[in-house]
Amino acid sequence: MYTIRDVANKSGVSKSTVSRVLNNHPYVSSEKKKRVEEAIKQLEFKPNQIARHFRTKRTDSIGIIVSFLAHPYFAELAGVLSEECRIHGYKPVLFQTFGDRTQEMDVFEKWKSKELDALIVTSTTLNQAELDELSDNGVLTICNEAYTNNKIDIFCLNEKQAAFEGVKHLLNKGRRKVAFCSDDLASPSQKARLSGFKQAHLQKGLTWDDALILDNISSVTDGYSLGRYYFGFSTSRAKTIDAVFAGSDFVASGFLKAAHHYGVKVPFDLSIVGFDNHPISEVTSPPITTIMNKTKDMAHDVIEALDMRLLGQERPFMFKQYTGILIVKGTT
Amino acid sequence: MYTIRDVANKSGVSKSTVSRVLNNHPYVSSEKKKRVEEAIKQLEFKPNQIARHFRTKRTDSIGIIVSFLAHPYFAELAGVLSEECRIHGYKPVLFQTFGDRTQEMDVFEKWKSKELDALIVTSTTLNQAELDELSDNGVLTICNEAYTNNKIDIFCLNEKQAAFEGVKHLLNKGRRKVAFCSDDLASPSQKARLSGFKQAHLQKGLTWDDALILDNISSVTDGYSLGRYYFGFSTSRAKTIDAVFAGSDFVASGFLKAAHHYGVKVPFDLSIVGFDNHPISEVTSPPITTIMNKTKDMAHDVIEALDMRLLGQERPFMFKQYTGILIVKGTT
DNA sequence: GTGAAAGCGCTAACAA
DNA sequence: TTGTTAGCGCTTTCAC
Repeated sequence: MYTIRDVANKSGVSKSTVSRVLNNHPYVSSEKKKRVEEAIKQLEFKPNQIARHFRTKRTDSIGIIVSFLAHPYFAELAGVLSEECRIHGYKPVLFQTFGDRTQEMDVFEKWKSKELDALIVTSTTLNQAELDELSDNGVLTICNEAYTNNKIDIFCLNEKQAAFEGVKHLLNKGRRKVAFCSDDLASPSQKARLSGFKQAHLQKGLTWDDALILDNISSVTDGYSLGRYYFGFSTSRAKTIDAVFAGSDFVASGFLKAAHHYGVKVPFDLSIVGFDNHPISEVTSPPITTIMNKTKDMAHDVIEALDMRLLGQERPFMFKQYTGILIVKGTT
Repeated sequence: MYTIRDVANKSGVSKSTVSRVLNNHPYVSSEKKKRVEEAIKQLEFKPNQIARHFRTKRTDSIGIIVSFLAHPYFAELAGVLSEECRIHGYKPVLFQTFGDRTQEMDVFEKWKSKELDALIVTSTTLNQAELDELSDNGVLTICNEAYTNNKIDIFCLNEKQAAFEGVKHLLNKGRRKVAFCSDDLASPSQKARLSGFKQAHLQKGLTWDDALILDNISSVTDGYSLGRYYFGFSTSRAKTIDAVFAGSDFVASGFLKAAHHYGVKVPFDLSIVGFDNHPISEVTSPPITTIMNKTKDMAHDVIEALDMRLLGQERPFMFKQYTGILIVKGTT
């Protein structure tokens, strides 16, 4: 491995000049520049990135916190974020926290100690105040959670509007007993969805049943169990719901399977709205009505904002929401 | 941010001693050790990792190359690998190549220049000889591709055996016109599957139709299009197949949907075997017979092997295969 | 426009 | 068992 010293020797200039060439500084005579570039090519010199990182106190690494990569929505999100990182020359470092606070804190430590230039949080166990406090430690972005902080850039789906559209659609179909599934009602995004759910009812002058607001439902299996709870054991219980706002296409498909299994006709006796427009929503029978999000746009904006901040640009903190789109298929 | 110098001053010892304490070196008197630890705690000193990386020429980062994170199998694999990285104290840096050679080469450059301590390749556009050549540049592991290199650690599913089991199962059900779907027949793993497909036929004294060996089929949509090709336009064409070995549960579910759509009864007129045991295979009707892989075991072994190599242990290169398990469900 | 020199924070010979 | 010293490879003043 050669160093700039070798390049300097070979081209008969000083290390400083080599460094200047490497960094496209102005004020290098085109003649020396040529000589240096020639030497670089001949030696196949590659600057030592770690030394650069050490010197410049940057690592070109961006941490991405997700709860579960096995969750298809987060896989997709991690995918588009990592791609945007690459485009901007950052290395995406992926951390799964599994919803565990200790693991999340470990990542924040790495970020605080500047092992990571910036951190993208797509899912967190921290509350607003805790994030507020952290925001002084460096460049931090929330992507996907509907916090309303004014010290952090935040990008997220307009969850409230999305849920509102989905539930309104169900109510328009004449449904009056809509179950609302959440994976974690403590999170701002799920709270926002719930508020959209309520608003859809209010707007129609309807009420909802708090007993149908369900928490900790996130997988195919959860959806199936829930369906079995309603349909599997008691005919009277089955009558307590006529629609489900499922929170994810996976939950929706689990629920749908249970409906099939216990002879509940979809969309005649029961309507289902999923979330995410995952391919799974295409291959069930019937296909699942769902809500499409805007991960690509979001990822693009997230990395651009980070990049600006890392480049030292002063700019007001952003709060940008994206509009989900209801895609009506066979379950409604 | 404090440095070891501050800690040294505060505790009245030299930087070296602080460094020794930090690195758990022997030969530090317990008295000084105590003083140093006290100072560290009081100052809330955190060693500068970048400086450490610079000095030790390690970054504690491991690159993971996947083709598409949106592909659920790779999402799962990336997930288990990243978790194992965390357990061993490495930062998992995720690179999606989208099957693009240039992008892949960029990652290899980062690895060669030691920005990444090690590299895990789960999907590659390189051939055996090219990987051979690269292997001298540092710690490299193939995870998921059935190369048979003796200069690289390789961990992969026994694809041949897995396909053999799946196809044998179809043949045992009396199927004689089995279509074989591959996403990329040029890859060693898909070649191995094909060879399992053939072996299953040979063992039963049967032949196969080369026209039913299909390439570039990887998504739900691909599976659906394929199904439409067979069932949608011509009744004679529909008779050319009676089973599909789909290569993934997503392809299988797309195919299944097409079968539904065109009135082909599964599993009566057509049998389907998927791959990966993804949750999607549970929620179709009928659920898809599939093959379960062993990503967790594999990821565990991969990182352990990397860790050993990075710790400088000399050991022969490994070639470890994992046995897939056929899970019979409703499509066969 | 260019070079000399300092130094980022840490580890590891080496000497004591 | 400890401290002194050198130096990893680079960027960035500063003086010319």
